[in-house]
Amino acid sequence: MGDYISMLKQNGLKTTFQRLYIMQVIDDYGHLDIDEIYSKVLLVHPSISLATIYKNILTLVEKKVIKEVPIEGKKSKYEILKQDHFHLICIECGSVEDCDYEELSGVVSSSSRHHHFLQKKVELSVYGYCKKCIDKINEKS
Amino acid sequence: MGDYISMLKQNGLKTTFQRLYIMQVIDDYGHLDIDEIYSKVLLVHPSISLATIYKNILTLVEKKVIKEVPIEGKKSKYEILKQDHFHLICIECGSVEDCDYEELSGVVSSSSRHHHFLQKKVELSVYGYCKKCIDKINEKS
DNA sequence: ATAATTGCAAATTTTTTGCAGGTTC
DNA sequence: GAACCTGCAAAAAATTTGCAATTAT
Repeated sequence: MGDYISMLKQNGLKTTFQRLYIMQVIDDYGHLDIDEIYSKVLLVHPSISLATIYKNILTLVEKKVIKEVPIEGKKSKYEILKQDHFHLICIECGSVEDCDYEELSGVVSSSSRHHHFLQKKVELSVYGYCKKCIDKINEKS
Repeated sequence: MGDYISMLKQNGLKTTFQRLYIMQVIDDYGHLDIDEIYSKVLLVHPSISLATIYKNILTLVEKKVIKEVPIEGKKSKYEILKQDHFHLICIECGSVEDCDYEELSGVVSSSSRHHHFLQKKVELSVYGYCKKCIDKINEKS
């Protein structure tokens, strides 16, 4: 799938075995939390430290190579940054599935159905700048 | 706004001053994280302990009196459970605004504009049960 | 009177930090 | 060789727990 090495180069990040594998397992599994990433990388690199996972996740999120997916009542998961989509999050097992949103309209519930997913609740968050902050930023310039 | 006392009664929870004020400040401010709740309740009840805040938040979320709003890169905030809506989350100051979603369709971006909110990213999560878990649950019965 | 709740302190868990040694470019 | 990165251990931050005293019903 991803050419991890050039993704890293583009962001001025060095290509280490650890970092590559972190990206690898996130990409392979789609959505993993810190502990899951740690235990999976541990298998191929038994000496990796949890601190290294934390540090890398931080950098990779900053550089927008990966993306945090916050989840109610659980630890955030991380995914490789990809084209816009939404998430089907299982309340039971915590699994996360991706879903395209061509239209975002009625699509949502029919999409859930199409994925054999029993939809209980829809959560929508729009991230951006509120009026107050826009004004404050404009004042400075 | 809310008749906190009957909301608690309905859920078999006792009406303590601490609990009432926790609900009060969440309702007043709309969306607060644990520390914000703590410091605000502290003003009216200087002896309250942080552990009490944690315990109450847990119970109130369980009983669906309040709701967790997880936020990328920050601590979750909590809001009084209310009719479905979505959130305008400021990347700059972290403020959260509510927004109705009559249609959920094209509405989103025009709603943002209407709130003078500079929309950068839309995050949609559907919570429910994945196929695997539905099957597993069905097997049991 | 009973059961739930509080507040404290301690325990646990999660995340961050500093730094010496090693690696990548 | 310079800057970056890792792994360790320690520190800091966040959350949970146990328990005795108190409070709500």
